[in-house]
This record gives sequence, structure tokens and C-alpha cells, in this order.
Amino acid sequence: MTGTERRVAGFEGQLREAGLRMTQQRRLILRVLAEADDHPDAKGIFTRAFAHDPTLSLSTVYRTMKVLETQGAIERHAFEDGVSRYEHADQEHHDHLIDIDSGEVIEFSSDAIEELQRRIAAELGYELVRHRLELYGRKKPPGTRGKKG
Amino acid sequence: MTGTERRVAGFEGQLREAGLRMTQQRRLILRVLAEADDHPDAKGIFTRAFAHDPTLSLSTVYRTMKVLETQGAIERHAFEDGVSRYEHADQEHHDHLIDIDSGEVIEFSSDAIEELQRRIAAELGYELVRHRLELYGRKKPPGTRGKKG
DNA sequence: CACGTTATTGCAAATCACTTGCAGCTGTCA
DNA sequence: TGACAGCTGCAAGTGATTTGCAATAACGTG
Repeated sequence: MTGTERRVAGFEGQLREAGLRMTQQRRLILRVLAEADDHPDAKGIFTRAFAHDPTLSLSTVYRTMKVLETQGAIERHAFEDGVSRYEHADQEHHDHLIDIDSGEVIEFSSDAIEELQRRIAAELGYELVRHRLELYGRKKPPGTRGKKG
Repeated sequence: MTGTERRVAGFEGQLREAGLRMTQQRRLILRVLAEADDHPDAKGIFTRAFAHDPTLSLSTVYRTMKVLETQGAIERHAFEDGVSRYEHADQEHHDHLIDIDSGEVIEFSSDAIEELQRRIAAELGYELVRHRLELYGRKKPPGTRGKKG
């Protein structure tokens, strides 16, 4: 998987630049993150990584996530259940739609909504720094796409 | 404060209707909530209520908040720090803008953004059930209101 | 490549917000 | 007023995340 290789290498470089060490554990966690196409929480990352290195500890996962977040290498999200979920940050900004029934997380982005948020903040006298937008929805029966309820 | 009186009475009615008991503790907590114009967390509510009744316990606050939320009498929000904050629900739907520097929470509502969210969900094949939108911003210097950065 | 710093790790204990088991107390309603 | 189910305070329990500490392992240097 070349994309993954590249991502891990990229993360490594970022760490090196910050004077941080590239340990076996970090390399492993980075790989797990790069290969993930979902939004795993710490325990999920730990489980996947643990399969490759049974000496890894959960606290190392938490510490690594914090380092990576500080480095801007990953993004942390906390949806309704409150647990932190992570995803690599080498992608365009996006928000999340959560399927209420399945828990599935779908990514989307909308320039219109970004702009609208900026404008709303401005109207209140604020400069928008960041935001959190999560939609919680239920799958429509097929054939209703785009139609009005 | 007539508004407060009315709110507490309203809450009481709601509880009664649901076959729940109106205890001294609940009455007190309701009053605290009705008088609050901010978004206190459980500890904050406890502190305010405790001043009027030093026998009150924090678990009663948590239990009461859960009951009130179930009754739809209050709304619970969890901003970036993850702790649950509460506000009474006898008001129009709104979202929140959080001042990054002061922590102040400003309420706002936008039909445009509501509609946009509904449309985005629909385009993804979902019916929007609820959402969470928080803007995090920094106060602009006066005189820049509405201008573009 | 061996060595010394010093970051990093694993483990266990500690936090923090919130929940719950339990026994006694108190609204409610007949 | 009396019974009874709902409530409450207290203390212990959860579950996610953090932290103190001693051992370990990166990484630059010689």
C-alpha cells in the first residue's frame, strides 16, 4: 500500500522536524492510523496495533495521540458519546454526518456552510477560528434522495 | 422575578404530568436553572443550589438533570471540554458561538444554516434528525463588524 | 559501533465526570 | 393519617484519559 507508506513517512518527517523520536510504538500507531479509513478511538487503535506488538500499552497510544495532535498530524473529534476519535489530518477539511442507527460516520464538506458560519460569526463581532458541525441523521429509504419529506 | 416563577411553575407542571414527584431538591434545582442565564455544568448548578440547601448532594443534581432532560425541560450540551452543560428548553432552537478567549457562550440561530444542513443530509441520502453546531471564535476589534478579513 | 543523554515506555495508581447500590426519607393519594 | 413507591445522600463503582516512576531505547557524538 503505497499511500500508507507515504503517509507514515510523512508523519515520521513531521516528528523528526519537531525533535521528537521515532519509536517502534509510534511507527506502529502511525501505520494503524494511516491504514484506518474510519474514525477509531484510542482503544480501537490500541487493539489494532496490539495485534502487531503485544507489548504496546494503552497509555502509549493516548500519549502518542496527544503528540500527533499537537503536531497537527491527526485530528481529534468527540461525537455524542464523548469518546475521542481520531483521523489523520492529511486531507481536506470536512464535517461529519453520523448515522443514528448504525453509528457509521460519513464525511462531507460544504463551502456554502463554511461561508455561512464565517458570516454568522462576523455578524456577532467574532472572527471564526474553528467550528464543530455534526449532523445526526437516519437513512432515507432509497428513491427519496433529494426529495422533500 | 416573575419570569423565573413562571418557569419553575412550568417545570413543576411538566413533572407532575409525567407522574414524577416535586421534591424540595428538584424545586431548588429548577429555580437555579430558571434563574441561570448562562450554561452551567452539574457542579455549577450544584454550587448555586447548595448555597440554599447545604444538604443537597451532587448525585441528586445529576439525577435531576437526567430526569429533566428526559422530560424535555432542559437541553444538554457538551462543548470542547467535554463536560455537560445545561440550559432550560423553553426557548427557540439555537446554536452556540464560544468566545475562545473568555469562554463566554453566545447563542444564535440561522434559518439559512438549518436549511443548508437539512439539504446536505438529504443529498447524502439522510434525513436530518438533529445536529450539533458550535462556532469557536475570537472577538474582532470594534469597527470591523461585518467587514471582510 | 559504543556511549551518554534524555525522550519514551509500561505499569499501576490517580483523575474526572458521571452513575449506581443501598438503606432511610418523603411526596402523594386514598 | 398511613402505606408505598419514588427520591435522596453517601459511598463505592465506571469508563475514559492522565500521570509518577523506574526501566528502556532513540539519536547524535566520538
